[in-house]
Amino acid sequence: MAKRERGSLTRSEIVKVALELAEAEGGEALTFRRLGPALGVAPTAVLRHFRDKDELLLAIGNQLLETALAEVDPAEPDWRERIRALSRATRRAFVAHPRVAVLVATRTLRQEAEFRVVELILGAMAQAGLRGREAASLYRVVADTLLAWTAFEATVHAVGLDVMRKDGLAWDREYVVLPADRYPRIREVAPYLSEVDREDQFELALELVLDAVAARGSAGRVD
Amino acid sequence: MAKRERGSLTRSEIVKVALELAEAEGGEALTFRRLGPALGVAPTAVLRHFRDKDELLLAIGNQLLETALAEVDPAEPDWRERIRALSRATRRAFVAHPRVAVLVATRTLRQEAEFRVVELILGAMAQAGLRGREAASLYRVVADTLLAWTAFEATVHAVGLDVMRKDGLAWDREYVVLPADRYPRIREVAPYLSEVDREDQFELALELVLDAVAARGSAGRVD
DNA sequence: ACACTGATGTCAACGGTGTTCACAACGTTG
DNA sequence: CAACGTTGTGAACACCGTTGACATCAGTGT
Repeated sequence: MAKRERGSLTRSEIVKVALELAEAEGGEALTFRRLGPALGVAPTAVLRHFRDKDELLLAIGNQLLETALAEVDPAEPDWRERIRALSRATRRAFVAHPRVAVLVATRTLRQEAEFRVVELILGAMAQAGLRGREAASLYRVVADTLLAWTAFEATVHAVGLDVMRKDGLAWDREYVVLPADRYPRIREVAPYLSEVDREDQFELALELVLDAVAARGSAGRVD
Repeated sequence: MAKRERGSLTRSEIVKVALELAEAEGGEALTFRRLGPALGVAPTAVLRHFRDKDELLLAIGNQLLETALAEVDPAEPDWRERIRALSRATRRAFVAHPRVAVLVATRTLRQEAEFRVVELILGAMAQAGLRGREAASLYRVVADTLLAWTAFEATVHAVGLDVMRKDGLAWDREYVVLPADRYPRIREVAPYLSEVDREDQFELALELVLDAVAARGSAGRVD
């Protein structure tokens, strides 16, 4: 990598390269000593822009959420559709970078993008007819469901890549070899387990929550 | 710590002490160099019982699931109640050890206890009237919802402990200080956000899924 | 009874990590 | 043009997981 002139190292470029690095070589490759050279710079130079590694990780997570948010049209009138769009975009962004997503997905970011997501969901709750305490309660069910599923899916993708490389066992296959006498149900259903479409499940789980929101919203509405 | 006689170091005791250590001093304190002395033994002695740290983590996760499973009565006739019991027990076990749960919750354990959980849920699906492909699909929605929420909650508890110690900011308070012009909804609902009961949300999200299972099950039932 | 063998614990070492600190080089500001 | 704060450098520190050589002990076969 060519050396770079002074002052040309920015937070956003660090985040970008860090994302590429982690994706190309695995989440465990995301280290200052490797990130520095990838930027054409000494390893510790990055620390001038991020206090510590944690701050870098949060920034990366923020970037992921940011790209997801960019895909959501805030002018979409249907609140359910807005939430769906947000959810799909978030899922897409995280699953596209599973190895870094897993480092970040279970963190509370407390940064710009996260607040915008919260605001967006709360707006939808309001439009659905929810106010005050109930809005807060249902918001959290929606947000946590989204976050939890996203984190989980990212993990599945990431360890799917890493673990399978590690011990050569295909994730889903393991269930097939279990003793049928102790795990009769697993044996029965095992062949179907591997063909379940994760995206469908994600959508299904989401719809269940949205149904609940809609039900509570219209029930409590005055108009 | 007193030295111990040869051969008295067992896998189960290592897991137990590791759990205590991680809980008492934080997940990052779970290192061989500290775990060894806590057991009255050289740091590397643990490696005679676990090939590497990953294997130790999986064993710890297995232990958590094991204690959760022990609380579930398999003779309970109502399948919904069985799933509820499993879910609550799992949540309890993980939230009771948040700092180690977060290390483990997003992993696929592929161990004894995990298989038993799968079997238990699949049994409930069957009793609900689901078969074959649909049973597999709904099983995964149930299992992933349980897992995702549990992992998420453990994380919230763990970073709640760690982050608050780190930068002294009360988790929920942050939302209150956001600029009201850009985040009007957050400002509006913020006071309620902190008083939402997480356990209620967990139960609510769970019930939504169980409703879906029941609906599909009875629809497809022959009797 | 004795040699052998495998299992278990110890210790030193290796290569890796995040982070700190003194220092050098540069741009900006007074 | 001098002073200063910012940014990149490189050595160093403490810690990590893991390995391999070594000692020690329990159990076994003869």
